[in-house]
Amino acid sequence: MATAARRGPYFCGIDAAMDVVTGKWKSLILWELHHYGTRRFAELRRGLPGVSEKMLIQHLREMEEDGLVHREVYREVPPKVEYSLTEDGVSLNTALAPLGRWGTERIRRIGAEKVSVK
Amino acid sequence: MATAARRGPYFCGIDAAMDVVTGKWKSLILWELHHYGTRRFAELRRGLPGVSEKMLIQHLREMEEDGLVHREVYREVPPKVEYSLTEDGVSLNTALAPLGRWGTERIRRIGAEKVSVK
DNA sequence: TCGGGTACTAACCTTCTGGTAAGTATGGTT
DNA sequence: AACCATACTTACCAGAAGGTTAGTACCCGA
Repeated sequence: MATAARRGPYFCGIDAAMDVVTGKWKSLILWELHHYGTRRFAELRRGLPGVSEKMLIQHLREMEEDGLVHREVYREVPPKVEYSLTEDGVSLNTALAPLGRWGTERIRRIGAEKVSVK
Repeated sequence: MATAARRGPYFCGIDAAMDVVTGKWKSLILWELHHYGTRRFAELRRGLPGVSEKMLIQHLREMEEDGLVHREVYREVPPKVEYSLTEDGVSLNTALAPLGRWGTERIRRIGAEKVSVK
């Protein structure tokens, strides 16, 4: 496995939560899936400018293992796979909301730019 | 610098918030300082079983740069330095609370152990 | 038949993160 | 004189994280 699942032992809840959110694109994937409900692999790739296919799959697989993401395969040609959030994924996203607000405030304060879709 | 300050550009608020919380001990430091109000270097070291002095200082310096932590030096011998949270640090900690609750729930669900003080 | 789109997998390589162990300056204690 | 504590700093190293490039199998439209 590229990233070993840790699954504890943990110091505290934040530690446990960070364990599943850490990864360059995970919070963005969470947000995309929450926003669109259901997304195909290529849609996610296009929605996250800069992800490599390798990282996208790796993160999706880990999030599936962690019970945050549901993966639905349609046995068709060309292949079709749909990703969506599980209940845990949705609640995690909800728990991340205040952090998102804090971050948005911070961006305003320090005057950082937001990334624009290249 | 060991860990370059990123300070954007960011995709979104969560991205910006994660940028300052990412680091093996940062959320724990935040929690310790929030809990005790003010802590000396050696107190923090003892409060976070397993941190190396190098990482502790590195994280504290980054958090100071990021405006989360205040560092008060007393010019005495032996040296005395007190760390505390800034307003931003306190509000970040508050924003992390729901995530902590989610993580605690998750620990219960998956039955992971909590780390015990070795 | 060539290129494009689907969803991946594999090999390789670089960068980043964190750990270990040692050293520094100062003074107090034994 | 040796040793402890304070708060660091420095050098070196291992492993994890992430990027790049290419390849797979299948079908469709030009």
